[in-house]
Amino acid sequence: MKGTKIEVGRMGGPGRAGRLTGSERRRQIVRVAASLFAEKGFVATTTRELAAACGVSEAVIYKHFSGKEELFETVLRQKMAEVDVSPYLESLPSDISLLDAFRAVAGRILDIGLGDPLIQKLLLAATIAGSPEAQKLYLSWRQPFTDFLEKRIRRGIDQGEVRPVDPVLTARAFIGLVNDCVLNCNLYERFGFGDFNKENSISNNVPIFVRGIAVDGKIGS
Amino acid sequence: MKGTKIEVGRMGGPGRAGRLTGSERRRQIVRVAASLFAEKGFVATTTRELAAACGVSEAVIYKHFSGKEELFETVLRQKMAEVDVSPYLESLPSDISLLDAFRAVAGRILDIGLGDPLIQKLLLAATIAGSPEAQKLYLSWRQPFTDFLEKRIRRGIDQGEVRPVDPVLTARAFIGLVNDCVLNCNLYERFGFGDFNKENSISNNVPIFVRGIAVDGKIGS
DNA sequence: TTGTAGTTAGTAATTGCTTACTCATTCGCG
DNA sequence: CGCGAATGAGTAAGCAATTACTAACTACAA
Repeated sequence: MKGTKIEVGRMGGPGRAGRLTGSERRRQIVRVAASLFAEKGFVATTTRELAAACGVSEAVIYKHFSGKEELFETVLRQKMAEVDVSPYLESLPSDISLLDAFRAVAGRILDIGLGDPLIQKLLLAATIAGSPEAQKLYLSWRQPFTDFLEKRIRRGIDQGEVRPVDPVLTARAFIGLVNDCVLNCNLYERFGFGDFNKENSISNNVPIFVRGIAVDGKIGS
Repeated sequence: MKGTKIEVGRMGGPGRAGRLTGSERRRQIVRVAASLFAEKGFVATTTRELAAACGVSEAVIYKHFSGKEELFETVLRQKMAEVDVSPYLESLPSDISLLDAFRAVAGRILDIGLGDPLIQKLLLAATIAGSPEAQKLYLSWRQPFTDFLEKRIRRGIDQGEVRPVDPVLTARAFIGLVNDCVLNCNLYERFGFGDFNKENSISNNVPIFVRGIAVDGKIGS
């Protein structure tokens, strides 16, 4: 990989100029590793490359991690910790309208997914590499949204505002639609998705879905 | 990778038992390579592994391909040739109903995507590996469906049966929803998608979408 | 004898990882 | 206060194994 961007330590740190403290270095390594693992996958990212991108020798990686695999798992766990969508969902009003619920979910997925492309790319990398963290990352990324919408759809059916659709299939479908937008923007962006606009996408797609599940006349668009 | 499945040649072929003809061997190598590249990606798949899975030595690979990269490009091109959805779309009646159009597209994507998981996995592998074939495979996999639905939606708007939704965004959203099902079944199947049922998915999701874009009262469910 | 399909034994380069060492800073003791 | 020891962050050099790939050779059928 050419043109590796080297993140060097700050000047005036502990001792020699350019040196980082141990924990600073560890954080840097994890940050740089996340980027490279997300872009190239686990195997295609070499420890030489990781070290070079951090501006240190390979041995430094092994001062902080037992091996490449532990570094990868650490990256995945940290990314998982960053992706906690539950507080956001819990902050939504419990009597949220159907339209607002779908809009909020779509907006959040797009905000997070587009704001931090590494999430989805690391999920792919972890899944392909067969990492045990992959499933956790997958579930932490999707499950809260799916559960939230499933609940809201069930309540809508109970209250007569939603047709008897399958709540699980419907929630998954909508989450899938939004995640596909994220996937295209993050992974396939050079294949013709440079024109993606979040607001346009939400404005167009959310009403389609909400009208599609609503009992006739119950929900205005 | 343990437990590599070896495809040995047939007994009673040319000359020595177990030997294949040149073209048979080439086809076998491509088939086996498709499977391994799809599962592990380009870099993580070694030529040693490829040869072992074919039951030959590595040098045989180089009797048929100039190198690993050429083999990969060959795999991608062949898969692209296998994925030709245009004939199917062209076989659909030109006055197809909205519901039938969406249903046909969803059915086809699911049939192909689930019937041949390698398509999507190779697309991912090619994209991550930065292969020039990746964009072609991406477009050949998605563009025909997107174009077809976009056209049908435009006609629906013109004819007053579809609300003034954005045809491109809407088509992409629906294709995305279906492709996400395929992605989940193919890549994330061990994370809780073993229960996917194609007919249920279509029966639930297609009407939602069609009702969502239809002018009120124009389309029954 | 020739052609075909294959193998063996190798190459140079790369990989993940280790170890002995360096150097600057800090600390503690006399 | 000065000096030596300890510490922390890092490097250079190297390891064994693996990698993509090659060249010379083998064996058998036609």
